Amino acid sequence: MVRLDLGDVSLRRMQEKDIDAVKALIKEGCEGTENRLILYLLTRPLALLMLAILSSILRCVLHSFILALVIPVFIFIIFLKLTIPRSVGILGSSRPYWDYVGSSYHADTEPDLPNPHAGKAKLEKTRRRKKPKEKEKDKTSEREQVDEDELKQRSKVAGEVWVADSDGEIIGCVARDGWSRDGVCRICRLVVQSWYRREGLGRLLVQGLESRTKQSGIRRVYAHVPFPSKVGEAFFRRLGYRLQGETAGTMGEEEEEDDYEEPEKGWLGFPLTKTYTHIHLRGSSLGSGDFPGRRVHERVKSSDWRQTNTQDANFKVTRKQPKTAADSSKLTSVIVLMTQRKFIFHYKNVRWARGRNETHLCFVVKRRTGPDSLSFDFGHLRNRSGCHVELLFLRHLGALCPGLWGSNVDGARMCYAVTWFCSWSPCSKCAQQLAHFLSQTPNLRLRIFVSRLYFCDEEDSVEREGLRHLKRAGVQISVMTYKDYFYCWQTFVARKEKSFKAWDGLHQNSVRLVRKLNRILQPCDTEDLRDGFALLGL
DNA sequence: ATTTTCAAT
Ligand SMILES: [Zn+2]
Repeated sequence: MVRLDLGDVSLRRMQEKDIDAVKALIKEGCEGTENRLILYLLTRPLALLMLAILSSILRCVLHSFILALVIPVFIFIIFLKLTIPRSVGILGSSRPYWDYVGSSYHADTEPDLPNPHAGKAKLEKTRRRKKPKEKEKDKTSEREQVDEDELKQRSKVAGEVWVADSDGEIIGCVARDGWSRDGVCRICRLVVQSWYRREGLGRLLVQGLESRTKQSGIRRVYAHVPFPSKVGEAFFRRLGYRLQGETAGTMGEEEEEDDYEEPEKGWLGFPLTKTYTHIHLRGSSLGSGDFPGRRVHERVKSSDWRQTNTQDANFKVTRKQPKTAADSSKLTSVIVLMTQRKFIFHYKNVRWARGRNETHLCFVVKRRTGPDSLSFDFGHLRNRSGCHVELLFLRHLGALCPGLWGSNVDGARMCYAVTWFCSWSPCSKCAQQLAHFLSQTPNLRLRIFVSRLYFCDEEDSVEREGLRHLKRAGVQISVMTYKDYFYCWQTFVARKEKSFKAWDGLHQNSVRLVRKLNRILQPCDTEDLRDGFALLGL
């Protein structure tokens, strides 16, 4: 949680234009909670007993045992499906429906939440948002005044939604429920977009909102956590929240307050959320001061000196057949095209890549055969018998690149440029070996495109470090985008005149992966810069 | 109850 690029994130009120994005986010956050809840309710002893009784009663009427067993369960599930969304606010909010329009009313007038990770960029952002407000004003004046009044009323009870905005993409949200009592507020609907989880964004949102509420005199914050949600509970515990009733011992004299937040009535009177409490200490410093792990984050523009070789320089040159018989024999064993299904399955850049238990590597080896003649080798490989595909490729490379170590038969030193497209990014071990290999072959340039990042979810994973290691070794690592998939489809797939068709979310996932990779590699840039400064004696 | 990842059966 140290080297995050949270500095880029601005925490602001949801506005009307964000409503769709926030709804999508909430939907994502809700996914599964309802089913989990149903499963939970179904497996309560009381429910099981009732079901058993119902089944045995039905058994008297019905002939089929299975049917008698299944029907009550089925009915119960249907009943739950129908009643739960209506009786319970989702994700811990007090009402089933959220008034999005009401809660975005005049939201742009409110300043952003403090982001301790951000440097300066915030000021302009708050200013920039004045414009849409003006427009809105015009529009509303055209409409009837009644509308405006009604909205104002609605906004009073609607609550507030705060969103985390990273370069225009809404990647997280948290809401302050419209319900309130003096000195108490309630937060709910905390969702972080699944690509950005485990990066400290949830903490940022909650603590940002806390500090804001603290300024407005709130001394106690309740978090209603959907139940049962282990992650949510652990999360709020880490932020210093305690389950209702646990606070008594720790807070001592605070008890005069004697405030007790009723758990929601929930479904048929059963509480469906757990209530967590956080009490602001009196006289504690305001606002951003008390973020744990606070760090001033310098933004460093990544220098382009390494990326002088541009994308398609290689690809525009026409494809040449290998000259020698030996080469072609090697190639024919390799250049068997991938099937369409295989390519799509293994290269699909979905978030949860279940079942991709192998890794494919499509490569292009470019060699300079003369002052102005180039030749290319194409092929694809997959991992075999426990050997990672990258290492297999390295073994392969000796045959593809004669004179890689030292000089050729003619005495000419050969130069090679390798580009590969891999379905997974390299693991840390392969990264190390690759870096070592490259340190011994200075006439080889490597460019890696990956479709997905391998084990890079944990902040301190060795795979992340491995990628940085590779970058420091001079490898250009990028995430595959549409044009890369397109190129691979044209080059490595038995496409039978079928043109490449992008899957759902290709672009968006690619964008997210690019940003994720940038976040992973960014420390390299700062180190480079630091080295540069050190070299200059600064 | 969150999910996966160069498998292991
Ligand atoms: Zn590996």
